[in-house]
Amino acid sequence: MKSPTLTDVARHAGVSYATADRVVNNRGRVSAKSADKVRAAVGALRYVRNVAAANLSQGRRYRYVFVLPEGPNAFFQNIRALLRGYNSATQEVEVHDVSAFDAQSLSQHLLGLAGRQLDGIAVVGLDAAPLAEPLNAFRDAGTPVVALISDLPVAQRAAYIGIDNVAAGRTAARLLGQAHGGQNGAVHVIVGNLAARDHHDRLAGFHAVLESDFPNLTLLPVTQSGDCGGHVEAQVREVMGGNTEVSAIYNAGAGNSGLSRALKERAHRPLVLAHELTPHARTALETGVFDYIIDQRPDAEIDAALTLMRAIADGMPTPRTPAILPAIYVRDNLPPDPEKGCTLL
Amino acid sequence: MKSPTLTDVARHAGVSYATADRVVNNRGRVSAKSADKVRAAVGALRYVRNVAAANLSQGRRYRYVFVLPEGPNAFFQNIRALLRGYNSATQEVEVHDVSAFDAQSLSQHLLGLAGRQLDGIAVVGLDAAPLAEPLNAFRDAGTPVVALISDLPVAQRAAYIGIDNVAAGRTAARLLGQAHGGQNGAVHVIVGNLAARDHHDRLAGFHAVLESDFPNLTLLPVTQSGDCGGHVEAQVREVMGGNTEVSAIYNAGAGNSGLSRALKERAHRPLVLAHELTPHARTALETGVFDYIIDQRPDAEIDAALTLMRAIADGMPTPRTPAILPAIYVRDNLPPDPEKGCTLL
DNA sequence: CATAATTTGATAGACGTATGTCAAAACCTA
DNA sequence: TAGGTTTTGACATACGTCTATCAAATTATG
Repeated sequence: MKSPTLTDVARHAGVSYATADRVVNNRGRVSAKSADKVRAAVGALRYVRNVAAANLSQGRRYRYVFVLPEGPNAFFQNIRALLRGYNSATQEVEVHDVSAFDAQSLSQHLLGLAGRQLDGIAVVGLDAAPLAEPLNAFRDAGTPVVALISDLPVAQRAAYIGIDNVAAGRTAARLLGQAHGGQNGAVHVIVGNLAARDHHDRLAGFHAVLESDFPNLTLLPVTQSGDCGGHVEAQVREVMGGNTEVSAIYNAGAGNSGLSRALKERAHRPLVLAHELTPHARTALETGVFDYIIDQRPDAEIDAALTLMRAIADGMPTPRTPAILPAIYVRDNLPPDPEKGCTLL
Repeated sequence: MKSPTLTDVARHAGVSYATADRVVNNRGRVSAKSADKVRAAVGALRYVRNVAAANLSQGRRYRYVFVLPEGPNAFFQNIRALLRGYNSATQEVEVHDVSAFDAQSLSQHLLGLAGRQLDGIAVVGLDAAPLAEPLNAFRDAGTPVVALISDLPVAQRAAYIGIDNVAAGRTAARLLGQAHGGQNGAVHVIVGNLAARDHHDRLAGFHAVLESDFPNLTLLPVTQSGDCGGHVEAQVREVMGGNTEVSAIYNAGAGNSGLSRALKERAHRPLVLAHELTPHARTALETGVFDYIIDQRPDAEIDAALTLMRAIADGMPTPRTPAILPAIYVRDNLPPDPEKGCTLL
């Protein structure tokens, strides 16, 4: 009925509370024989320590750091805003900025964190050599590092919290492909930076499905926008001004404001699928400029990251993280805009 | 820095701990003047009681009851399985069965729960008169009742945890409509029971979008399957045997196994959209028999329901529940099947 | 003013864990 | 077996809350 306490374990093992405590909190100075007895009792009684009581006795406060790329990017600004809401009496979430796509700068920053007593670090991953040193140091020190949104080399992180970008790209192709209803078409794909793993994966998935299941569609030359709205706008205008009629656009990166600007005044619009439910993208979907949005639900990602780091900090078995599934929005299933306040009252 | 304790509050109010305790746990026997001083101090120091410490001192165990429709329905079987995982040392989740769509039986059962000391009840809603009495009794007794998956009258429940079914129906129409690529077509819609609020809402949303945005599509007469696979199969076979060519099928209810049987051997298949990622539906999507699935993510719903009931039981401000968003699956973004075990190791 | 009723304060024990101290016991080694 | 070392047990304190008890102080009543 009631869950066993460490006192129960000690009694069952035939040792004192102090000894049982020395074993479970492995502070040494215990004979192998006693240690075995205690461990056996832990197993027999299925003892799990009461984390709440432990934290109470220690006045513990969890400390997490999120390292995010700086800049005006609406997606990350949103994440910053969400993270502010996670500070409480028992938990502190710091947000640090580093320059985007800059492994040197990220590595530097992580090294600066080395001395701090942290319960977890969330990092937007980069696949680059200079990160190995600080990440391995954290691993050895027992500080969990989770890769957020974009992955890190598997050996250097505790987990990846983010969507499957190949699947996202495949889904994008499926949706746009289906929407052609078997008719011919030509698709313009825009990525931010082909060196970024997530963009690269999306393109790969998109391409694979187009090739295998939609022979009626042509892939126009892929353009790189650097995630900048201005570049997106220029590229879209140029491609659409060309000879081939563009039947669909897939923006696998950021810069949706530019995409929206380039299309707004056109009478006959191509099908458009973009990523992330930023304010611009929402408006575009509502007004029919965009047709689909794939959103990676940063709220769910933050939740998952904190839950995971907390579990590791508590020494609990890491919970089965349900896969982070991106939401697919059309104009009909947009959630109420939190910016506009609650419309129900 | 450190969060204030009730002792701090008492000191700040110039009363003893005992008096402060009498106020915050309102057990009476306190003069109005003292009560005011304490409440002022609570506000000034922004005191929030330490729930973990309180529960520790009381050896508290949370008790929740989920009342679900009985029967072989794969969707609810899945929910049952998920709920089993939520029992722990500090929390007990009971699952009770009542006969489906039967307000009498549900009402009876709820009355039987009246005496129990519960921290929350989750009920799959029904819109019927006999529920008013037990639900109002729970409300008055302070036991939160949340409507799960299908809503209850607003005044009788603490919250609704489930998807927006009108939006789901609209989304279904948008996806199927887009996939016609402007060509003409005829859509067969199947519901389980038009008296069920969720099915009714889905149909309404579907119909609205078809009418306003897809004049090229005809809505064939809607059939009611009673959520039974056999009926679904028969109805689909009959409609497809008729004169008009069916270009798309929307199954707004259960019984996907029948739908899949009816279509499996056909060479030229219509577009198909169904609800809920059950094993049958998953297989159908993987093999190309279905094209889209809208899934209401029972895992997320259970999480939200428990989190909410817990917050109410703790007397905390009810957290901003992020809207429960259904997932849209195509064959490319199916999450790994948990039945098949982890394929990564 | 005396008596009764109400309100207040002081205090103690409990929940399960972490941490520390100190003496007693058990174990070595020479 | 004496001396030293390691291991063990017993106990205390702290965390913040709840609950309970009892005496003291305040207020109300006749």
